[in-house]
Amino acid sequence: MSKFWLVKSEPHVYPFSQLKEDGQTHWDGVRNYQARNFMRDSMKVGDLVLFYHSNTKPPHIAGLAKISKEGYPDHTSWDINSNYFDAKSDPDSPRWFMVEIEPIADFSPILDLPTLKEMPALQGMALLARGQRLSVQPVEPEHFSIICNAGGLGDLL
DNA sequence: GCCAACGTTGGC
DNA sequence: GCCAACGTTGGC
Repeated sequence: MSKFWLVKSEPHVYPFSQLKEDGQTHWDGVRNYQARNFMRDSMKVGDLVLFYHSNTKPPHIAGLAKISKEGYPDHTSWDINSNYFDAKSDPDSPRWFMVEIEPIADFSPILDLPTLKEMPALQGMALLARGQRLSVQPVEPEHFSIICNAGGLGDLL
């Protein structure tokens, strides 16, 4: 399975700088089955994660993070006061899962989407596909390596 | 703010 | 099981 991932966050909701402040966070609120399956089944402690800022101008990869805790039930799904409450999720048979991530480093330079699209070696990357909405997605090792090198983090691989 | 892409819901 | 309606994502 993949050892490399990308997660999307809207920077006005939860920016990478906030993750650095917090030291770690649980990635709650994901309500998509494909993304759920990745978090529940495939993400392992130590896997590396590109932290992508969506819905901003321009969208960009802000930093590198890693999985610090493997998939466990997303308790916000049965918290009636949470925006992420799901009446169909039963604590005895949780429907939604999350992982914990912690920050490693900022990208320098920041790699924005137009720049990524211009990189021939990244053609075919899921993130760059039209209509790709998945907020948790695997990244090919070659793509990951190229991105880290371009973002000044090649030494960390 | 627009709208294309896509996932989900629910009637049949 | 099909598919139209609807809601959301997210780039532009």
